[in-house]
Amino acid sequence: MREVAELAGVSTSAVSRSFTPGASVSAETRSKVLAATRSLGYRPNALARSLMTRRTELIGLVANNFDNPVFMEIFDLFTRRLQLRGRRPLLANLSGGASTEAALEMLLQYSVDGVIIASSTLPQQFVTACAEAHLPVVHVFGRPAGGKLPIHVVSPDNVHGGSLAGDVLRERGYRRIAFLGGPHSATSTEDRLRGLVESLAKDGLEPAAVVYGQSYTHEAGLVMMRQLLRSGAMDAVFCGDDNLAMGAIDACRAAGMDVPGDIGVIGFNDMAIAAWPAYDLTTIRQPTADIITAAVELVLSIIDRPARKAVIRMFDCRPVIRGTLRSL
Amino acid sequence: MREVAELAGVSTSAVSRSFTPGASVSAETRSKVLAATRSLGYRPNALARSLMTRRTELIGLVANNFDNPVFMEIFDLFTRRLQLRGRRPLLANLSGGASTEAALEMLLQYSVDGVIIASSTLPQQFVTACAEAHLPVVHVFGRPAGGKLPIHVVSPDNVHGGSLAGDVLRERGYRRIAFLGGPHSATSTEDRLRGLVESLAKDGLEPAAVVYGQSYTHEAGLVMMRQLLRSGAMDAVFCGDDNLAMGAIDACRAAGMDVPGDIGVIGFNDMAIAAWPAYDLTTIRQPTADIITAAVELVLSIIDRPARKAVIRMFDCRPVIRGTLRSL
DNA sequence: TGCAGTTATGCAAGCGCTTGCACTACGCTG
DNA sequence: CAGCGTAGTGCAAGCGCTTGCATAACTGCA
Repeated sequence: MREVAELAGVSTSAVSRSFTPGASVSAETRSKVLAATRSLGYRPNALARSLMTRRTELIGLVANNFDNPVFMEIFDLFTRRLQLRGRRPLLANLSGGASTEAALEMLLQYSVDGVIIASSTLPQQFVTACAEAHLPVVHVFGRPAGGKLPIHVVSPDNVHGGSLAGDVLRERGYRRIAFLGGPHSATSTEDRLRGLVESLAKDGLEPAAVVYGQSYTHEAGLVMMRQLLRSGAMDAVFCGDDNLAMGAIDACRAAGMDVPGDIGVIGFNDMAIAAWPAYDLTTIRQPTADIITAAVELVLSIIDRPARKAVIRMFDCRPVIRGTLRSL
Repeated sequence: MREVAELAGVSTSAVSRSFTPGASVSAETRSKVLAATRSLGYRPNALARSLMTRRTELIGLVANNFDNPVFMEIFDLFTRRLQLRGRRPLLANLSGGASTEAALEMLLQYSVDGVIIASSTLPQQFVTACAEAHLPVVHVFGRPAGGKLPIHVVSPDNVHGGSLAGDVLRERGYRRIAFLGGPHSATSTEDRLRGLVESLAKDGLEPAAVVYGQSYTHEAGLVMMRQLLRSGAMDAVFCGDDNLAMGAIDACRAAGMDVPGDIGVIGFNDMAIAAWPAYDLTTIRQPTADIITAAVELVLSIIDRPARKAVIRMFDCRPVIRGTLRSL
């Protein structure tokens, strides 16, 4: 920086200001600085800058669902959106029992400006720990939790989505409806089940069975569907995730049952693969792009002015009718 | 930091040294410092530290294939491995025509210690630009390129993998074999085709047709397979990627053709979905975990001592026989 | 021409940390 | 007991940048 200043015949302050939008520099000075910058190949050091500005433009992106292809789309949207807003995503992978304390420690040591937690299967305690450390944090795909600290949430309305699934099933005359969820502890699964129960109640029905998989995976769907098929009669199953649903379909087919001829299946998420002809899965679609845009904008806004009460943004889902339920 | 020093009754140097493994501090001093650290909730600032050490422990992770579910596994492995080695992944998403210059600029401004480029579809020029900027860079899934600068590459042996596919097909008596590749410019596609051609030549054969998709996606596989089916007769098709292969299978099924009854299909990668019963895809498996471990270790090693000549590590692939080819 | 009001500029302090150097204290060896 | 090597400590400079403050230069207006 000093070299640039000398070559341009100005002070280092002038150089600094030339790179700060809105700073008080004359056009002449700035152009001299830029010329010197180019000829020396100078590049401002973002980290040194952050020492004074107390802003790193780094956003922690925390996830633990690297086994779910749907997160590819989510990562894509997050990283692009952050880049678009001039921020850099610093990744923390909490899959496979990585320590949440270590992750939090890392985020703090690197002075991220804010954190986005994209998961419905992480302990709530991790989210509150971030907030307690005074990190602006938004919990995406999470559930509003009443605590003393405001925890911001951006999420699909899972209860509503679950009831939508129930409605779609009831409309088509299904009466004995099973629920195949993800991990019991995932708030998304709990809420989707709750929505289903609410919808079924309108016809005086209850779920024919409720089972939970170990994770939101094809394997879990396969295993739990086998169990459902062994244990009881049902005419449809609502799976708390498309991966589960596709596993369930494969279990049905393996058992010689036709979908939707012998049993109906409906999923949740509308991941890309759900549309492939091999499954042609009827599912509940969440507006992923809207959710992520909202999450990024929210975290940036609370970085600027911390909100004193929790901002909760829930997005409506909508059914995507394909071929795994009988027609109306 | 000064507060900690005061509380512990030592200098800031002592505090600093207490956090530096191998530094010269007495056990007594260190424990006083740690006690003070705890009671004040102090946390060393990694960014300030990097100013002096010239090390950020940040590794740039560059990718442009967020539409390919196989990259979920790759991200998972990369981020975990980096975390394991005490490094932090800073993500650059080059999908959808994001500017490579901006990405490089970003990596430089944030002083990443090194860069991992995980793509076979990025312009080689971007890779060399990183190297020219004196960034330790390893190109994963890339192809060795002879230039003046040493570019390190860790990759599956795509040529070998392609010839393996050819071998598997020939062994099963296929003679009229088409190739359905990814983008024409992707080195991985070029090399896999080359391997196929080499294998076929052993029986005096040539590919029955060669077509390229826009990208490594199901959609592209679907579209290009339709074209192949219209244009000519073949008894098998080697797809340069599993996504393409599954698209191709769906195109065949839509055209009323049975796989493998009427036509054989073989893919490349062995992504998780390939094993799902709906496709049960025979494919060529690349040792992803080994590749990624090697890539991370390589980038860390060249950060410590820059290698003067390009390190090239190629990994053998192996066929995974499932149900989309007729049996031996 | 003089003066207030802007706009540009530089100085120097400081962001939170590391580290070369000088120094002290201490245990050994001969 | 002198002398030497070693381990532990603190001082102060410095990493690459920003920014409050003081000052200088310029504008327009009476």
